[in-house]
Amino acid sequence: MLDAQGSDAPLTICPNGNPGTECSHCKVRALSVCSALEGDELQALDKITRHVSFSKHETLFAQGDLSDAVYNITSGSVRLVKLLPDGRRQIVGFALPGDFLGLSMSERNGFSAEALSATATCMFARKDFSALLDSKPHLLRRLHAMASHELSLAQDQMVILGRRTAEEKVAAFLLGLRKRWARIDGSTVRAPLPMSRQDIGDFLGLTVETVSRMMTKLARDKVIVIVPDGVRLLDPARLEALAET
Amino acid sequence: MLDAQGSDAPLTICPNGNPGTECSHCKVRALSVCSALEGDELQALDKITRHVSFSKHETLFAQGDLSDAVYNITSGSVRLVKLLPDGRRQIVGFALPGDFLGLSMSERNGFSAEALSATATCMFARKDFSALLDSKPHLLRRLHAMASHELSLAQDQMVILGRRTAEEKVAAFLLGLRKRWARIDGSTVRAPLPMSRQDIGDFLGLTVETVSRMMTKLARDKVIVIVPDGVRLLDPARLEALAET
DNA sequence: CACCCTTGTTGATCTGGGTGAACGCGCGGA
DNA sequence: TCCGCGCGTTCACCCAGATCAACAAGGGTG
Repeated sequence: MLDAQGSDAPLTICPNGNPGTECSHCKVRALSVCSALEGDELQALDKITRHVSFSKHETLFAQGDLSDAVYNITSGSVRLVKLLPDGRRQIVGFALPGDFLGLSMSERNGFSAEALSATATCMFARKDFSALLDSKPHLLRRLHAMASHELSLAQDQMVILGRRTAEEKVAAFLLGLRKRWARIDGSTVRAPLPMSRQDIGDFLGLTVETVSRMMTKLARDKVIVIVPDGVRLLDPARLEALAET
Repeated sequence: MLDAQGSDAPLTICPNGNPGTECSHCKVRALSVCSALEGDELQALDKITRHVSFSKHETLFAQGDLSDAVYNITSGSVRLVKLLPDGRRQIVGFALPGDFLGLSMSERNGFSAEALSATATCMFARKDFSALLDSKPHLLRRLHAMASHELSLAQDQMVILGRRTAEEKVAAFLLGLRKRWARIDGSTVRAPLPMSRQDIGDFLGLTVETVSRMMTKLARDKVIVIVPDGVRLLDPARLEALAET
């Protein structure tokens, strides 16, 4: 079996959409902000939670809009898109299960968030969440830790965008994504790719064609195998060498 | 007078190096984390502060080292450098007075911090600062707000690195820097450049030669004037058009 | 089932910015 | 004072990756 996790068959980690569901059963809790809470506190969180699902290509929120909610992704995947006036696109990140959207705490959204596949979220009104932060300092610390981590990933991405070749970019991308999936589903060689080649290009500062060519090259060199909806890493060590980590 | 702020004559906003100095007199307080504190709290901060100065090209801390201190820049400027194994360099940011280094809260430094000019800092042992954060939730909120802002700047930088032309990069860089100086010294057309062309190139994902070419082009087009240690913006509106903001 | 429309791949060609080299200026140290 | 060296600038040339173009493989729809 070479197939990777399909984009239309998202991980159904959490039984979202069920209003009665409690955070205490949530499988991504350990990965997300919520890990800072337990017992009563978790109940307080549950109380302000709305379980909201989005279908493929649906927009969670749009660049420039007032940011009145924050989200915890429980299953599926989301692309974070910045659009230039002339249509050029830069993707500043992909959100996977356990990721939190709305760290920024700014008045307006700096980017749009668009579901890549069917995606389930825990949604919080910003004012409710902010009030909870005021009463739970360790939740704030956890949030700050996540923001710090995010910042550090963004700085790594700057190196990739500014100083790496096309091949290095694609290799680093695949390794980074595999690592993130590993935290979620424990798989060590599969890297599901719910996003299109165009999305990967807009994330890495490349064109679709170049992404395609580099993927083909890596496959020809037996470093990866391209499978439906993703890749399989045949030789992670060589991939790491290519990424010049 | 066309001269900009020289890199060897840093803003002497805060009388650092004087052990007796109190935060309450610090001119960058409003810009920095410290604005979250007042009265007794400020005294508590003062108590754990060490005033440390660095001369030009001195290293505040190095990539990969254990991160045991955090810094508040009170005067001067600092470059934040990520180095690849093969010597390629990416600068992930420049710290100016009021900026805070050590948001990341991670075990080891993701980058080196090197003084671009004589630089004065308030330095805190990480454990002291962390303890203060535990007792002052609003300081933590302020820190988180700064980290969020930093993250948002990093995402803007991703767009610049991934999707902009050389000319747009340089234009956006000058505008961004001018805006940051404006918060510090209120100047609206001067943009001191304490960093070298090489540093600018490593920040924008360009070579020195290209930076130089673009600066010359902007000067020839009467959009900027190049002066000792910086530039003066002649036509900020046109610069903004060039940056495709 | 036939159609079309989106997505991925591959090939040929072009170009923005990188590469390598030379040169001038200003500054610091002998 | 003079020399050496780092830094910025300019020029000629080149190449990695963009652009333009064609085509194949689904897969959703009437």
